[in-house]
Amino acid sequence: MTGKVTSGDNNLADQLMAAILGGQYQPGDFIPKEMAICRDYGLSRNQVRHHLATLVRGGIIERISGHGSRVRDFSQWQILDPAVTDWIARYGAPHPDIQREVLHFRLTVEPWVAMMAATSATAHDLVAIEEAFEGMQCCLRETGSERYNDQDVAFHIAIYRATHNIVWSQLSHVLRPSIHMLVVRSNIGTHDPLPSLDRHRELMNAIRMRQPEKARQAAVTILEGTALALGVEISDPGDSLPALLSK
Amino acid sequence: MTGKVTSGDNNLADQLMAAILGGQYQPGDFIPKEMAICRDYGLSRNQVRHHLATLVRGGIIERISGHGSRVRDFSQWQILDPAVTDWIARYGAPHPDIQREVLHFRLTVEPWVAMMAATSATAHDLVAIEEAFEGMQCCLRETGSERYNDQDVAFHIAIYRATHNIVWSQLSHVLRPSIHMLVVRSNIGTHDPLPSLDRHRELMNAIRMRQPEKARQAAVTILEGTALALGVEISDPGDSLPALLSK
DNA sequence: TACGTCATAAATGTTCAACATAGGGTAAGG
DNA sequence: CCTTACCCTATGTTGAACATTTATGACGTA
Repeated sequence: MTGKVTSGDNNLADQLMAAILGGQYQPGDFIPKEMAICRDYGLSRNQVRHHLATLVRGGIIERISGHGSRVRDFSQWQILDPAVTDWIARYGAPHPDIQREVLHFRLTVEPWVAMMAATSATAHDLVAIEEAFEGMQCCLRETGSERYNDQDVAFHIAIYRATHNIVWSQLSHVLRPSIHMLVVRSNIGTHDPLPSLDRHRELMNAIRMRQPEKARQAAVTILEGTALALGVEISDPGDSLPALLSK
Repeated sequence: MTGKVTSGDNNLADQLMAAILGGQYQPGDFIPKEMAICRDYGLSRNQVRHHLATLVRGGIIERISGHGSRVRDFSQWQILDPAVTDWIARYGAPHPDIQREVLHFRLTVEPWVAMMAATSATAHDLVAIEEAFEGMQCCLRETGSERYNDQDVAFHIAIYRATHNIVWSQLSHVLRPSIHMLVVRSNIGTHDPLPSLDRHRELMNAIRMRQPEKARQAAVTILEGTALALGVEISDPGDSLPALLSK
């Protein structure tokens, strides 16, 4: 119901992407030619071309007529394309770079998202948030399990949607895989899940009580916890929200 | 050099999109069947199917096997897909809704982008920003012209890129068409361009001088001017940044 | 008359084979 | 050594045939 982005996981595009993210083909390299892929995967040329077109649309590869398909530089990848983000999250040798940048982005942005949610959330939104929270609480013993992580992600996404702004809602789709990645990795590095759960509860309550300032603070605390669990240092202290807001 | 998103403007996908945004086909309606399009546009079925696949990837239409292609609801459109945003900006009967939401998003976000730019901008970034500003100044007499607007857009995009964060930079690609739309429409409603230019200069200087707080303030002022020129009222004053920051 | 089943038509999905075009590499010639 | 012309390879395009899904209408039975 949350609406998976691509759902499929065995298509050619996915496998090629896994190979690319696995370093088998690096930017500048050429991936196998159409006919070779047809042979290796037992697909018709049309299918192959269709999947390659998908990669082209994501900015992953460029096709050079009469020559081949070259992997493009990371900077060319359309990482706001839900499909691309999904690939990166699933198969990503997640570039520590990308990981840090996404976290940095969330650090800047989510406190405001939390504030907006606190002012705009409807009863319907609150139900979604609470369901996710209770899902986390329920799977508490199995921390680190896929189910717990899914609920954690659902919690954050529900907050994005509660802003009732088109752009933020769509951004939540795009960020979902990245958030998932961060959640999984941060939950792995966490031994006691209780403090994290408490922080989430505080955020939920602040939104329910329509207390934007409290919600912002709670969001900052959660993200600081995430950064700590990941061992990620915020590059420039001047950028981080807590520093900015203490002025 | 700024890198157009799709560049092409006469392909089938564009024309269909123009028709959809023009209201000729509304959400829920079915667009013509493949064979009819082949006939009308003189294209091969493969070509038609390729273009339709593009629309599908943008969430614009859904194809129902054995039945036809239905226009999806606006909420399903992937407005963070550069191609989609580009279409909306070029052919858009820009839903006043979308316009307001994008402006709202920028109001929340750009002050922070300005701050980050003020702390992270390199000499190279400053050159880009200044070039755009001088471009605006140079075309001052022809306010409302395409050239003036382009420089205006380039100015804002350069600031996004100066954050040196992957996500923000990519967001600038996505927001470019939307910013363009807002710039054009707000410049139309403006008689004297000088105050706007002054506000832009102030932002540029703040970034150059590495004064984040001043940059934030300047960004807010610019956007307030835009909102005013568009006659857009910020929905919930509690959301707007100036209100939040005066606490 | 109402309802379920089956046949048919129409539209999309898939595959195959042939030809067109672009780009790079190579070899001949100056 | 440089230039030019040719050829080969891989991608781009087209057309037709076949498969699958969906809606519609005819038919028969209760």
